[in-house]
Amino acid sequence: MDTKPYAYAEVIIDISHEKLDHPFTYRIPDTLRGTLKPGDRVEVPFGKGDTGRQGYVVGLAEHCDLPAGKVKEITSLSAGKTGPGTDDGSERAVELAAWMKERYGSTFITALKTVLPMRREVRPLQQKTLVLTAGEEEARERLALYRQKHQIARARLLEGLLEVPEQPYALATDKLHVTAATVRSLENSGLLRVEVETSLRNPVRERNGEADTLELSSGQQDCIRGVLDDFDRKKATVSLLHGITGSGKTEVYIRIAEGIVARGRQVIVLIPEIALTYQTLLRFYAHFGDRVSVMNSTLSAGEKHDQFRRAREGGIDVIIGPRSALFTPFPKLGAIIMDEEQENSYKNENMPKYHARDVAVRIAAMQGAVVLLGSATPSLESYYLASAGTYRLYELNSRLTGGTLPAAHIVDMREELKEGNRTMFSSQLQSLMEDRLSRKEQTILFLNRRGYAGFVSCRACGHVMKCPHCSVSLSEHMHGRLVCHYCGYEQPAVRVCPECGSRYIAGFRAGTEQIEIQLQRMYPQARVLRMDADTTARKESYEKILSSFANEEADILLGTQMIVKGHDFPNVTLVGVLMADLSLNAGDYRASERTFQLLTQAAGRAGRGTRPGEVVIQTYEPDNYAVRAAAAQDYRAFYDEEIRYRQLLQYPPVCHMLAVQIQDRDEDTALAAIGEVRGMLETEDGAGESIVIGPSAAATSKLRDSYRFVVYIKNAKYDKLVRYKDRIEEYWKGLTAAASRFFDTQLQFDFDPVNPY
DNA sequence: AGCACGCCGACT
DNA sequence: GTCGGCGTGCTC
Repeated sequence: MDTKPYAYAEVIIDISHEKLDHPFTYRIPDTLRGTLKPGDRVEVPFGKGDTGRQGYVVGLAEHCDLPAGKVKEITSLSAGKTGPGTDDGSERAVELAAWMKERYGSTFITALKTVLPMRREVRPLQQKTLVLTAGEEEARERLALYRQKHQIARARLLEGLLEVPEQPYALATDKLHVTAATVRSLENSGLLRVEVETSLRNPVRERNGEADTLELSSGQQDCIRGVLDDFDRKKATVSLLHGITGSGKTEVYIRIAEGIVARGRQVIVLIPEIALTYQTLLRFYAHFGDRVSVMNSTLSAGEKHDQFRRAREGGIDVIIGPRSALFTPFPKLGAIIMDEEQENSYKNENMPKYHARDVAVRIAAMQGAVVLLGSATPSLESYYLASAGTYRLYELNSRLTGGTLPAAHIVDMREELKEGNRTMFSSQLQSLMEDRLSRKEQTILFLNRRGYAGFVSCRACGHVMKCPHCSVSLSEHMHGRLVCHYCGYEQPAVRVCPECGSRYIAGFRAGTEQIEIQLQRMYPQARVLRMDADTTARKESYEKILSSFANEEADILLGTQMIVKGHDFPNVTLVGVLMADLSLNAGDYRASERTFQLLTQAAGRAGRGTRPGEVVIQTYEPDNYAVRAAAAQDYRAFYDEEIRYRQLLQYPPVCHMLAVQIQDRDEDTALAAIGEVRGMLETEDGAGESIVIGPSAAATSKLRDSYRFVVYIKNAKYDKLVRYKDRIEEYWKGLTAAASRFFDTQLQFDFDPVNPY
């Protein structure tokens, strides 16, 4: 490199705290001059005692404006990196992190950590826990003593530990607002213990498969040729592949990946969280052998690091994995392929709340790579951009196997009730199920309970049993206990309504367990497999259940969302959708889209083999356009209707939306804080160039004893929303500095939120 | 996050 | 007066 040897480095200290979220200038020692570059991890002296701290270099400078006496020198370059001068992609990573910080409103250090995921190898993941060691009696005595001596911080901590004797260090110091000094003093008095847990690494299994040679349809060929052409013309382009289930999208992915690898570049294949099927995996192994690597979600940090190292050193050409695989440091990335691009799991729900789709487009642009988004039911966002010509659009409209689309029947459950049918199964579904049982063909029953979970309500007064901490409905479990699915709160079943005393209180909607019991009663000879969050809690059981169903060890597979995702069961000729419209009532603008996607996917499970399939959709809203379009497997019809609605009400993708969220343990404080934000927007946005909604209580308004309120801002220009974020952040800084009542209050941003608040 | 410093109440 | 703890500010 012919650059001048920089004398100073801008360093972000590895401490996750807003107050420290800006670069600090350090002198570069002679030994590192000329070799140090952005993305490098360094050790620096920091603070009064010059304690050694880890930091990341984010920039270099020849001069610095600070008084010379203030600037300290970098101690050393931290281990675990490639040799000097090597391009390991960290420089690009820093650029990307800066972009993410700005675009999603996180701190620089958290953005850096999501983008440079290589840190934990040296220092294993440590989690500090506070444990109360003193007995109840002793602790109470001490508490009284502290109170008497007006040592309020110690009293607060001890009181907290008496409530919950074991809690995470960070939680205690944050929420109880005590300093490390206070913790240490209680530790020294023998009241508590600080425990440090270390997590261990576990190995991964090897898998192998066989190659399959297939004839390509013309639609497939168009897409493959188109995407590779774009790549060759060095145009970073985004393409959307809209292909119905069974139209051979995976084959397109593989061929494009092959083409890119043949051109000496690497490929990232993104898949939704758990959706990587065994079959798909085998096909990739068949084509790429040990040049492909799979990032399992159960992989430990160390194992992920090993994979990234292999990628960086050119040991692999293709990586398959979830969201985080996006940050694989390939030396020459050529393509990012994103399967099931409409999936919600592509949106990170933690601090840089990024959407993998947007980040993929950004990364590709930075590296001259192409992006291919694939889906049977594209997100409104992507199809909108494809229609506008921003993305290229490829469509696959026929099934490869030549199989016909399943015949769909919509059943109005209100009519069933009128006719005296009080079961979960319409008479049509029952007769079809009996038919399949007699013909030894398989049935899938999909219980759509997204946004709902077997709640308990009183039929006399309408009272619904809710979690006292989270304000969400409690779910009734097999043994009759009521459980909160957010925080795990549990209580025994109630016999009379706590509101009106009526005895007519019971689980109103059946969960999968109840349906399984009903099924067994109706068809004692049928072998039923149930799959839901409970039965798949154990590691391997998810795949076990699916493969035993594929092996025809059961007649009926009953389950929630997870059974409709991308599995091939050739012997399934009937799909029943129970309560198709439950997800329509989720209370956010994406409810219809989610319903359409779920129903379409469910319907797509029928008739994947040679025999034609049938679908029964049971609903209370038979005329809803999402239900109708799904039954007809007509994406375009749904899109046209839905985009009109988005246009009318100014929802994404027609415009962008920023959720500003406030959280506090005290409801009044949270309300006051969100009021401040709202008021500030009022004065700032006097011209009314944006639409401001709220404040409102979040859908789960009370989560883990914290109250949450939201204000939404809508504007067609994303950049405008970023400006709002910056202004609110600045205003908030001033507010928290002046009014200490908000010291515990959390402020968070979420751009184009995916999950309802 | 961790450390020093200044302020304030409690007590010899 | 001093002692000791709490809250606040600063860290290149």
